[in-house]
Amino acid sequence: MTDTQVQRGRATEQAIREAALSCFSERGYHGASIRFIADRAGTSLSNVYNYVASKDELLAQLLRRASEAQYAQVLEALDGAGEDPAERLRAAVEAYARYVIEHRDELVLSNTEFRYLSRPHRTEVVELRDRMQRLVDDLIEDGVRRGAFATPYPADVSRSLLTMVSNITAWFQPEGALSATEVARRHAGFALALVEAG
Amino acid sequence: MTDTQVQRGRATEQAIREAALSCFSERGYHGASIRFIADRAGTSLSNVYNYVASKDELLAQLLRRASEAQYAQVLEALDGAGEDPAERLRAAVEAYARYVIEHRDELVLSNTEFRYLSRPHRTEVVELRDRMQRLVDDLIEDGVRRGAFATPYPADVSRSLLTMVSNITAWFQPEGALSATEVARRHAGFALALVEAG
Amino acid sequence: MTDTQVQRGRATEQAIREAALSCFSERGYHGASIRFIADRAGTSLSNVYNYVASKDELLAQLLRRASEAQYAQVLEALDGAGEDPAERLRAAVEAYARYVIEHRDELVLSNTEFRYLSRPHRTEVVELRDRMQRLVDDLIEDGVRRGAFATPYPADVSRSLLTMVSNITAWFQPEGALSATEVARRHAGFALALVEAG
Amino acid sequence: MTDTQVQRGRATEQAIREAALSCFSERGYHGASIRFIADRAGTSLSNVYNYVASKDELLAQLLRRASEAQYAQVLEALDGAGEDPAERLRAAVEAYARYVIEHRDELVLSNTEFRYLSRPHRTEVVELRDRMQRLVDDLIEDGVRRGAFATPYPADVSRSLLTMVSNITAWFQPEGALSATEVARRHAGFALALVEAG
DNA sequence: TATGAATGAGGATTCATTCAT
DNA sequence: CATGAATGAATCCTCATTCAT
Repeated sequence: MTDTQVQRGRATEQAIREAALSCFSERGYHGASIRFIADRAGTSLSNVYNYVASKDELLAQLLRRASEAQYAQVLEALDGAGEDPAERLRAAVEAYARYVIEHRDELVLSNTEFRYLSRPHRTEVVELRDRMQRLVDDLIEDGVRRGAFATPYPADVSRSLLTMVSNITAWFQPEGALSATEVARRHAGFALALVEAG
Repeated sequence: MTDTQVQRGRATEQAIREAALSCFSERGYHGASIRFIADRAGTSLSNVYNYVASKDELLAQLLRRASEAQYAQVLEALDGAGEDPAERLRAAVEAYARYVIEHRDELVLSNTEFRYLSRPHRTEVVELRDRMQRLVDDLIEDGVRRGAFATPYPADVSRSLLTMVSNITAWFQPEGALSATEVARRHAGFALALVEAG
Repeated sequence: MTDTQVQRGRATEQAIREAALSCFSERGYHGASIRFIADRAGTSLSNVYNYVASKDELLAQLLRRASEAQYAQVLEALDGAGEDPAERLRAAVEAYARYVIEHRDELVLSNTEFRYLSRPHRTEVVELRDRMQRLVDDLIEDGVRRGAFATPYPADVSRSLLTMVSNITAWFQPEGALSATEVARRHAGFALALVEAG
Repeated sequence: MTDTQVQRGRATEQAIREAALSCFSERGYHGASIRFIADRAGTSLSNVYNYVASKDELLAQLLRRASEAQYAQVLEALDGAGEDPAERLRAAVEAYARYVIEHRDELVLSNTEFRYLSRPHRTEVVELRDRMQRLVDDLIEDGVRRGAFATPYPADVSRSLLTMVSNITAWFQPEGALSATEVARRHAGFALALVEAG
């Protein structure tokens, strides 16, 4: 019953998820207690368990969603990019870099907390990640095949590239000298350098 | 206190430090209890406190030592490198990459657990890291000044480079297809690509 | 409030009571949560409280009903039994044994969970039990008075008898070698042996 | 080190076990919290876990010990009994009844809490119980074979007998009219009646 | 040097119960 | 009649740490 009740529930759920994201990011999975998350979400400790099966499950959900959003973002960027391999790689890297910068907490989780997932959830999230890695692999291999990229190590470049971009979170300061756009642009440049584009 | 007692103490201390390193790396700072570390070190829980002031202090020590060893390794490699900027950069990156690969646990700590340090220890370790970053900064700026490197963004390249190499830990498999040497060599190549060497 | 609503309510109430009975029997009073009972009853947790004042009250109701049904069953059997003391005792024991076997969960509750009742409910249920005990006491004393039973300890026999029969629940297996009827018959025989019938 | 320290530990362990026994008996396994047990044992909640792996393990230990002690008691009584089947049965029942009366809490546990054991522990305790049951089975079968007992249902009598005696805990009052010795004697008499001794 | 005993705070999770709708 | 949201107290258990010996 009661539409407003349901809405309230949705709001609480959202608040919990957001609180969990920021808490896990700030203090790490083990360092962030459910009580702390509940406090930040503005609800009681026990009410959290009306929305979340377990702490592990909570982390898994956040990571699943994060991986999917990252992938979607890059895919969308590629949609609007032309045929040229360099152009496509640039578009993908810029999109990903921007996503990384705009979703700092999500990426801190993806980069550092993912290993605390329990076995079944871990393999699931690993698969989602692999999908993204393969996307970039394909981009680079395609460029190599067409003669646009000269790198002899497309797979290694692909991996290093993704690592490098996801770790922008480790140092980027929103109030720093570089804007998100500029950082993205430069990393796209690094990508082209790494693949030894024309 | 006899001599053998002292020796035994040294061995215990070493065992504790090694156990802590691997435990923190495997399960994270908050996920690894002192009891677990003691077990792995083959000593009693309370004996750990004869060698370590606190868990926080233990992490700090490990991170300090790790940072210093990394720096020393690179410095030594540069000692034997000539004058040529490209040669020097290559030497530094290869040395660092090899260190990263050979000291996996240390780097997992440096990359992911360092944020759990308490304030005073954190600033100290940050300084040690900065020293390393500056070393690479200088290497690249020097190359640029001498016309050996063409990158317009030496500082960004330097940072990305270090990130990329330290994160080799995230995917490198000792039993994988690539040897440590080969990985180091390729990353040196990536470095030269990034700085747009001659 | 329509008629069908009322019917629905009755069905829910019944479902809750049955679910509670089986849950308490399986997992014990403290081991069975209201949520678990609600789930098994196919309703929501909060709806349980539309039918039940508290968990304690729920247990009390179940135990009250169980005691009354047991008593009624034995009384009814005695109604159809003749005058002969041995015959009457046999009828009572067989009826009770059959009831025990056919209402396993009820008897597990009576035997083991009754002590978790809060004070006021406990005394009430104790009184109901005593009524049953007195019924058997009377049966035996009557037999002794009439010279049909020779036991010098009618009260002790009575108590042991009831204990023995109620605890059939502890071992009886519906799919086992012995049928309910046979078990009842044998226990009636044990009863006659205990009272030292003719 | 330190003999007195070890002694203190032993005392604590003993206190915990005794407290657990009485708490479980009074309030049931689920109704007795570890905190409550710790309080009664005069130690801290957390210290309990220096002596006990888990609540489940604690219950298992108590039940194991109880089963073994019961068995030993009966065995010892049989040692001093002669050859005569009736004499032997009487000795066994009296010994067991006395044990039951003198170890009320243990038997409450055996009778009612044993079902809360986790699977592996349960099967283990069941085996110990079965040993006792078989002991009595043998006693009765032997009597039947030798023509001392006339019961046509030795196995059923054996089971009912044990049930009856273990459930003395359910009603026996130390300050009541009957002494332990008298209760034991009467139950031995019931046993002989049940087996239809000469 | 080394250890077992001990503890208070806090971990994740579940509880019975209430309330607004 | 029925439900989802909410809560405070309690659950078992682990934590980092101290202390006496």
